[in-house]
Amino acid sequence: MIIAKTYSPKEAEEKWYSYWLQHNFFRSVPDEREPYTIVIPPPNVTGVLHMGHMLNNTIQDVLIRRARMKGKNACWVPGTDHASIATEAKVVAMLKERGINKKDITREEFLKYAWEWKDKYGGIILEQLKKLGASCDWERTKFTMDDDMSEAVIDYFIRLHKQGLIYRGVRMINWDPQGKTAVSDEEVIRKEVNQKLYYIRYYLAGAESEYLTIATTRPETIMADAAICVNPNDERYTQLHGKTVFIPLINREIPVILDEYVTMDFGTGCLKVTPAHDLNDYALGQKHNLPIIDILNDDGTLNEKAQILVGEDRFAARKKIAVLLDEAGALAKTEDYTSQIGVSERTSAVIEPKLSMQWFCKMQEMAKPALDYVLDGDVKLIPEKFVNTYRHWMENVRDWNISRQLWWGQQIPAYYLPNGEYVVAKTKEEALLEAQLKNAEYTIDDLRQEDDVLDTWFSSGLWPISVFDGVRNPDNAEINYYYPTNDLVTAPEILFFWVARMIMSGHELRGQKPFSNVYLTGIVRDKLGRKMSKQLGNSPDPIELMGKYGADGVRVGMLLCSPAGNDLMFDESYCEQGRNFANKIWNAFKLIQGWAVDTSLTNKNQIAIEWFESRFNQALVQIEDDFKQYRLSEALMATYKLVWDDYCAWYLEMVKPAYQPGAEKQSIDAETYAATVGFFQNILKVLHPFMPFLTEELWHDDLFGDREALDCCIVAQLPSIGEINTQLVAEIEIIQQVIAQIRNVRNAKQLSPKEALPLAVKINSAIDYQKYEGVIKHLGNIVALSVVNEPLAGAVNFIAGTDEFYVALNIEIDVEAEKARLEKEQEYLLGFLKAVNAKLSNERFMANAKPEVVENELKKKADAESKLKTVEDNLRGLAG
RNA sequence: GGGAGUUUAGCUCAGCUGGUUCAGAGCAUCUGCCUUACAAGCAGAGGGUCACUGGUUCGAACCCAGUAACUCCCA
Repeated sequence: MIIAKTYSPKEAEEKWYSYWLQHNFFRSVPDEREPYTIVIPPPNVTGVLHMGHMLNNTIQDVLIRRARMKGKNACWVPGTDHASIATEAKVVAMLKERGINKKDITREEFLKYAWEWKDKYGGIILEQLKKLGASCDWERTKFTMDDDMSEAVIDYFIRLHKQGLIYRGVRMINWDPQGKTAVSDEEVIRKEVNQKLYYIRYYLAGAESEYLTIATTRPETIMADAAICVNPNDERYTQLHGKTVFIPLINREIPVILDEYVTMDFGTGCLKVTPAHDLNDYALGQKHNLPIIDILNDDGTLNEKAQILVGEDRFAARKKIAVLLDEAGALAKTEDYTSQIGVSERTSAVIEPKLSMQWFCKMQEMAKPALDYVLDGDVKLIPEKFVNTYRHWMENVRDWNISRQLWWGQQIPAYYLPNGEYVVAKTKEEALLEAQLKNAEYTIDDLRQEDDVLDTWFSSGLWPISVFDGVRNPDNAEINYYYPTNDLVTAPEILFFWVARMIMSGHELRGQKPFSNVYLTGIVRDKLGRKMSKQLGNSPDPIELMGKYGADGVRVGMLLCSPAGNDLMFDESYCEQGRNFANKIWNAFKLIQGWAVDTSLTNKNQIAIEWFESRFNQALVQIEDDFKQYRLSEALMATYKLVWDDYCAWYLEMVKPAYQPGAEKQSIDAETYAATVGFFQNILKVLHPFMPFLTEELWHDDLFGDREALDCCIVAQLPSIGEINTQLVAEIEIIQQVIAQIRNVRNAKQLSPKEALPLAVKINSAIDYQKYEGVIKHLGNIVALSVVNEPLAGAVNFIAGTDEFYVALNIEIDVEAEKARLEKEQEYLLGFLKAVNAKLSNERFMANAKPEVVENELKKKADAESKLKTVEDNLRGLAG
């Protein structure tokens, strides 16, 4: 029994979430049913819930709940990833607070602290998801560094290595001097920044007063210069061919080399070549056999090879060297210059190109089949526009740097031998056996395992397989049942980082796609279009939001503004709308609760009941179709309108008993009552995926009788689509117009809704208005409905469909105003008819248009003529 | 520099394969209502040169070309 005037979500949310857990409704084990599987995009173990997670997980929960209610064996696997760089940074910070320096402890000690940190803070985000109502199978919760998950990663590494898909090599990589690790190309964010272009003089050897000028944004790297390069076709510099110059300040002599690579009209046309600190210069250096002089330490400070400014940070050095150059007369000028630099996604440090020995995964061979899955439509990207982006990336993919100079992660299973060679094996013991094939003398102490760990994406790339233990045990019952999974819901930003790599690993390990549909959500922005971020402070706290509007309200709010693949401009007012909707449903429920069956009454609401049933089925068709196309916000809106407009505003008003003073409950006939309660229960089912808590709460009210413990909305089966009486729906639409018009008349004439009015109709259509008399009288407060054959003079009139209606009032009609209104209507109809007739008399239209289009035009013509006649009759009536 | 996308009411968005009285929805706004479920509400109403310019077509928000603005991805 419910009495509260408004719905208060908090209590219901706690109650029903634990009830669901207690009764194992989220649990999935393989059985005879068709599986429906989603693996969660594992959030960072360091993460706390933000609006992006809210959106993403709301969508997943809607999908999984709906699948469950369609009788599928629904399995949503939750978990987190170990986020090597972010977590390691957090742990280092924690140690620092305790006065411990990472350098002073061993790898094992560090990992102990890291696990301690993970155990303490790692589960926060998953707990937060429960507040949202996420119906994950929590018994399946995985972490990418669980023992079994790590073993899968190692197995996969070994497998790829064996196939020659993983190699070790010196490459120019993206170095994060703050995280002190390499990061992949995908983890570098390009940013436009205002810099300065420094023009620096290099004096020629043997001609002390002659110099050339180069332009650079990085003067602090001149000490690493290996050459100056000019374009051989540049006539300005022919005298420099074969010469050498001195690097300013340190006076090291370097050659002038020739290469067409240099753009003659950029800067001065003289390019300083610094192979150790620039990707292009590196290539040039290789070509011209230049030495590589690396003047930077791992933390971005200058080392002794720089000779000057040793120990200074690169940016401090830049400022200082500009002064030194100026003092030495080597700085010709500086200019403002905008260019793009790369910053680390994880630490925001400016990326330093650095030559380094790293592990790489060959992408070309793996990319080809992964591209085909998408191009063939085997894996569908939603919305489709991302196929192009995906293709572009996959066709231009570069090898993936998979090693990270960190401790938190899976340590690469490569073992170095004293002679510099290495073997790859699962354990040190196995590695020794491998090593002994090369040289029988080796002992276990000769082996030294690679220090680096694998990129986190290397392990999350296995996620849909490894959560079902499909890497280690490729033929186990779980993987065979749940894989390939059905839908993946994620952000477009990680289409390559993650989605592509899952497709690659799925193909590699199982010869199968990992999922059938990838639903790509947009970025949650504030209403000014700015991305939500901690720095801006423009992101609401999801937990607070749910406290304010209820989890259901927030879920609805998120979905209302989330077209697939487009960014969404989030505003709290959407949550408010969601909360209001919840309240509306609550109150509709309260209304029905106030009714009591009186068996002596007969059912006078058959029309209303049949009509709503048809509308309900129409809505089901619509909703089903929207879901098929992953248009979740449209499906929600169709549901919203079904409930608010059709059920509450029309149906309940049609059948609602008149207030019976003194009665505790309002009497209603048994048939109407049963139908109304039945409709409500069906509505709860349709609403459940969107608003799980409210619907479960109402589901268990006595209104629906006694429920068994397992009879819950969460596992109720969605209603199947029944018959639709389209004629009835169409006719009620006219009736709704009639009622709106009557209300309009009241509004315009300032009449009270309590004053009953007489209504006359002149029927031109085939509608049997007797049938709807009850509805019209009830909703329009009409005292009598009469049928007339002639316009009723002196009455207010309107048209609904093609039929004419007259409301006789005891007040004077403003003839002039009425005349003006009718003339306007007449003018419009004449214009309309003209357009229709123009089409119909156009030979080419008649020849080319499809028959149904022509037929439609004929109907439009007939309707318009009929209306026009009515208007003209009324005009004559006014005149007479 | 290359690629993709977006532009429809004050806001957020639908509008499929060109053809209804096609210019829509929700929110917001305005007017009138504390009408025994709900003011977190009810009843009504107003609001748009479909970014711009051309073209194709009997017919264009929709197709084509160009222009502009914004967004994203890649270099």
